[in-house]
This record gives sequence, structure tokens and C-alpha cells, in this order.
Amino acid sequence: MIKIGNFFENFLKQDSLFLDKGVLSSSYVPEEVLYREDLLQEVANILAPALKVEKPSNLFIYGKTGTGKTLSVRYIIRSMNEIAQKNKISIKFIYLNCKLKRVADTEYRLIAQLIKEFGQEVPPTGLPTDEVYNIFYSLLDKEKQVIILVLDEIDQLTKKIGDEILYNLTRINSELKQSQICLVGISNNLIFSENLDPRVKSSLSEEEIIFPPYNALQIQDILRSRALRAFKENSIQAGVIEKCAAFAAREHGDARRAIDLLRVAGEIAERGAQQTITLIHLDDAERKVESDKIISATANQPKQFQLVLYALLLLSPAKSQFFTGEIYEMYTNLCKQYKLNVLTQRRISDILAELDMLGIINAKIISKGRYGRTREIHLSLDEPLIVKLKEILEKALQI
DNA sequence: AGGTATTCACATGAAACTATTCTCTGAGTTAGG
DNA sequence: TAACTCAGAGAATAGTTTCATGTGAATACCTGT
Repeated sequence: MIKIGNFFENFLKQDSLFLDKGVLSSSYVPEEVLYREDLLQEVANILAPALKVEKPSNLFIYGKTGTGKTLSVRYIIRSMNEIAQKNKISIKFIYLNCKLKRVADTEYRLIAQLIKEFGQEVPPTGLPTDEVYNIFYSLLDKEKQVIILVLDEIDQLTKKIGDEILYNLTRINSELKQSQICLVGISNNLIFSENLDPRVKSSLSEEEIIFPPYNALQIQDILRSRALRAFKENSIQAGVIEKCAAFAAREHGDARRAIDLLRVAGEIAERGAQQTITLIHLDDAERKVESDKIISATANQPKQFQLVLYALLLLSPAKSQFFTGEIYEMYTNLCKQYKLNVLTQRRISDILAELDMLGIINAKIISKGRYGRTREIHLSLDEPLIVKLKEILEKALQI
């Protein structure tokens, strides 16, 4: 008890490295968006008609993760909103991230979420989808206004439930008498629109903008400008920013990752009661970011998924490479042992594909000729993480 | 030897099913007038 | 008679199962030399 007490005392006394940690959070929108002036201007040009209560062209934004797409759009939204409020223009901006589970990842929920933006509630289930659309329409058409609907990670949405919903959204305008709705889609996937219904494709991408990745130097500048606000002076060792940028540049210039890394490095340094962030903290941070990602990804998965992963982990010390059949066998044994019902191999195949997507395993489909075709699977986790995951899974599965 | 056909062990797709959570509706019940 | 209750029908969704079809190359099987 005393120990903990002391800890809190010290914690209070110790001054933080951070001035404002929020600056390094992913939702932070800075005063100035570096290296995106041209693109920002383009977006602004396209959306500007909204200020005259005319419908802007639908816009599609492509770019890999961490290239500033979301940031730029939020920046534009913020500044347009200010103007609109000052001049009493009736524009409404709605930003939705389609990846968020249980928020906007199905047609029903997307519309339900939109209704919520207008200050009404609809039940989470029970109503027919048409009904929800009708509520939405009547809500939209109450007054004359332009609505700019930003759908972030729109590729996730269509991957899951198809493009019908986009077709419906593009058709809304013809149903409305007063309002106009303008769609802004943001996608990480550069070839996303290729497997879209041509009708949807043409109406959705009236305008297209592609966000190129940042290079290492640009990421450095971005990090410096953020660090200036986030940390106290002289709290970063020389070279840390550079290395951090290098890490991120290695992966197609993902600025968000770089900023994340810096924040976590800061947290680690602070926890160690250090005055400066060093390269060592950065290394630790990289490991931590990586393992946190995996741990949180597995923690939210269904039981059977976890069990498959557990089977994999149990097999892992023996060898470094497995095939689907071996894993299925191990999994089946585990199920019997713990009296759980056994899923079909079909399902396990999908689960393995998901594990691959999450980067937990590295699977390659190979043909062993006469001996069939299968996934060749490598576990891409290091020893300490395997041990930790095992513990977590055991707890989760109550084994 | 060289060419062709088989065959294995899964992968991949589509559709249908199951269980759960939730709403809406309308019949039956209750309590008060 | 109005208010209330409560069962049943119908939706949405996640996680599966069922059925059907696809697939790459090591091997088996020919063929002609």
C-alpha cells in the first residue's frame, strides 16, 4: 500500500516530457498541413460551391495509409465550417469512418449513424432497412441545405457488404427536393473503384485526387513540427526524429505510423522517468506498437478464432512452417480436449486467411504437386510475444 | 526419354442456416370510471 | 374504455455450414524410341 502511495507521489512530482500529448494523437488536426498545399487547394476548389449552397461534385480521394488524406479532409471541413457558421450558410458536414465496428460497417448502421448526426435515434436492429432510409430522407429534406458526407475507408465498407449502398447514396439526390448531398469517399486502396458497379463508379468519382506518400525528409519535418508542440524543449535526443522517419519511410511513407511511434517512445521514456527520448526508447516503441497491434487485434476476435491461433502457438516451438491440415488437426484435438464444438475446415481456412491479413502469420499458397495444395504458413511473431499471446489466449479461453 | 493425364489437399465462392438481439403489432387482460 | 402486458412475427447481424467448383505441380502412366 505504502509502495503504491509513494509511486503516485513520485508520479505527481515528476514532470512530464509532454506539453500536449494530444498533438500526437491520430485525431489531431494541426494549424497547418505540411506538404499538402496543392492537394488541399484542389479539395477546396471542388468543395467550395457548397458555400453557395450548390452541390459540389462528388469527390474520391485515394492514397495509402498515413498520407494525410483524412487529415486534409478534416482540415478543409474545419475551415469551411468556420466560414459557414460566420455567414450562416446551411452546410452540414458528416464524417464517418466505415471501418469502425458497430458504427458504420453495414448499410443499416451507416444510415442509422447518419440519422444520429441529425439528432435522432433509431434502434440498433429490428427495423427494416427501407424504413430507416425513409426516416433519413425525411430528415434530410426538412430544410434547404448542402450535406457533405465524408466516408472514410470506404473500401472496407464495399468489401464487406458490396456497392449497393453507394448506389443508393448517389441516387438520394434525385429523391430530394430541397437538400443536396455530396459524397466524399476516402480509400486506402488505389484500385478500389475498379471492381465497382460502373454506374456507381461514374457518379461517385466525378473528381479524383490521389495523395502520394511522403518521403523521409517530409516526414521528418512533420515530426519536428508536431514534436515542437507535443514535447518540452530538448527532450528529444538528436537522431531520434530521423530514425523515426526512416522507420516510417520504409513502409511507403506512413506519417501516422511515425507519429504513433514518437508518441509511444515518449510514453516509454516518461515511464522510465527519463528526461530525454533516446534511440533506445524508439526501438522499444517499435516493438511495443507492433505487439500492441497484434494483441488488441486478437483480443477482439471470437473464441474459435483465438483457439485456432492458440493451436498455432502450441505447434510453433516444434517447427517453423506448417500447413493448413496440421493446424486443423491440432485445433480439432484442442476442441475435443476442452469439449468445444469443432468447426469445419472451410471455416478454419478463412480464419487462417484472416490471421494472414492481420500480419500474425505469413501464409503463402503453394502446391505440393501430387500431395495437394495448401497454405504454407510461417508465424511472424518473436519469442517474447508468442509467450505473451499464449498467456492472453489461455486467459481468454479459460484453459 | 518425353509427353499427357491424374490426383491430392486444400483454396475459394455463394448461398443458406442458426442464434441472438431487437422492434413492432395486435390480441388479451386489467383497472378505473 | 383506456392503459397495460405479452406473445409472436419479422429484421439485422455475426458466425457458421453446405454445396460446388477451382487449381498447380509432383507423380503415374503411356508412347515411341
